[in-house]
Amino acid sequence: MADDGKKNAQSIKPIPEPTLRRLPVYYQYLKKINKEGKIDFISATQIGTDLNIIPIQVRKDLEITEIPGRPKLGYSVTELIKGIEDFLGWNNITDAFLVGAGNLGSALLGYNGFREYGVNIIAAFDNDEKKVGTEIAGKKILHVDKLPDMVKRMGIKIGILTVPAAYAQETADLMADAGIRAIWNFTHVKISTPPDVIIQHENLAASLVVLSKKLKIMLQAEN
Amino acid sequence: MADDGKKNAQSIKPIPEPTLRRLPVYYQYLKKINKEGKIDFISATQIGTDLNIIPIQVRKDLEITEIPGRPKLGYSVTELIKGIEDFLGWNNITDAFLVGAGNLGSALLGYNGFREYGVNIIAAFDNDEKKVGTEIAGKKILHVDKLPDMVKRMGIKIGILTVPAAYAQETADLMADAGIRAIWNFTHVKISTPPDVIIQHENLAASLVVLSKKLKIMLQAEN
DNA sequence: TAGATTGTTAATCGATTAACAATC
DNA sequence: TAGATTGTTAATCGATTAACAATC
Repeated sequence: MADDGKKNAQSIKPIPEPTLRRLPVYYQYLKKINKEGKIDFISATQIGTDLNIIPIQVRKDLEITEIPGRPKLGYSVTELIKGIEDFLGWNNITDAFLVGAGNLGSALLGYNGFREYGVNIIAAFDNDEKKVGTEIAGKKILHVDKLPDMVKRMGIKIGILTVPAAYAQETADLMADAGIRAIWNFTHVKISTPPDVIIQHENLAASLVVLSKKLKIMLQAEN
Repeated sequence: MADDGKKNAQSIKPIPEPTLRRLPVYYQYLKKINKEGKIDFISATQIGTDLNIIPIQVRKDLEITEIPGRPKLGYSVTELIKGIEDFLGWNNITDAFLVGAGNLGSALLGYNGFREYGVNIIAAFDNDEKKVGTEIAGKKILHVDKLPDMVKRMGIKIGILTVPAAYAQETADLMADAGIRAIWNFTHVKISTPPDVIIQHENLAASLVVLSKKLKIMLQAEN
């Protein structure tokens, strides 16, 4: 939300977050098109029709990748895939640690989809001795005491926080102290971090509120 | 995204979705204040400081509840809590069914937080005979074949979709045919529904993309 | 060639932020 | 009373959408 005003000489123009969120959607779509192998070039109109996004927005979004389209023809599917990968920096997979191997943590560990999006969860941590030493979705569960050393040794920068609410802040502190620079927070606790640590709160309850309110409005409009 | 132009005489002004998403955050915060029992009135300034939101935005958000604040004093904590509950329609809990009792489904079943936000998952469905008949977080797992009857009999309107991608569309169809009017889609498949069924896609991969891109920008700015 | 589609500049729309008089 | 804080109207900002000349 708050732009902390840090200079970034590289990227002159800020990237709209909505665009950023749509990019993976295009990416997945294009990968599917590519796999089918029938189409080499695709127009913004076609993408828009299939994805339910107006064509001009598709073009504006794709513009950010700097992949040029060709009038009448459209965009090269493979170029576009490559372009999105480059733009998002997926050429170098980013490794992540997950802390809290409960149900949600296990679900995320099992969600192979992330790898396709440039992030690879390479291990999980928990303080439950019964879990330590086991594997979930092929990923080792280690004791949380080992986290700091591992983070430093492996230079891990992304941490996924799926511990019980009561441990959220202390776990985040542990992560930040160890050198984690981006925390994806799934707990419903507001976490404080030093300014050089990005924290992103995944608020599932908020999504649910939006949905149920929309439903209520729709039902009200009907009666 | 698309406003389907359906008339709703009631609510004259559209509700900004960002405001809607922040409301649960205020709510949770206020509940905590209230439980501590030390403060009866709270100012937008104070809320803003604690929640890292600028005061004017707090006031604008709270305005929608139509709870008046008092100059110098601030807002009544209890009035505000009640106001948010009323506005979001939490006076009448909305029941929901969940389909797909895998890891993610189990995590959501175990996440008591939703109840606090006016939604109560009352049962889960799966097609795995090994799961059918068991309980997760105190909720019965039923065979998915029973879904249509149950939806009709109980008048359930909200469905949570946590099945494997391959079953996503057919499960959504089953839900919609049965009378579900709002589907919270956790799969990474784009679901088509009739126009009178709201579909909300929870795109976890998109969130992760945003986070990892922010991280990359920050790290780049440093070197 | 004709016309579908891009790239780019401008207009619109809506959310955020600012300003300030009213007020407890 | 003095001043912190609200409520409301206006300004700003940024994303979305429109318009249209350029072009393969």
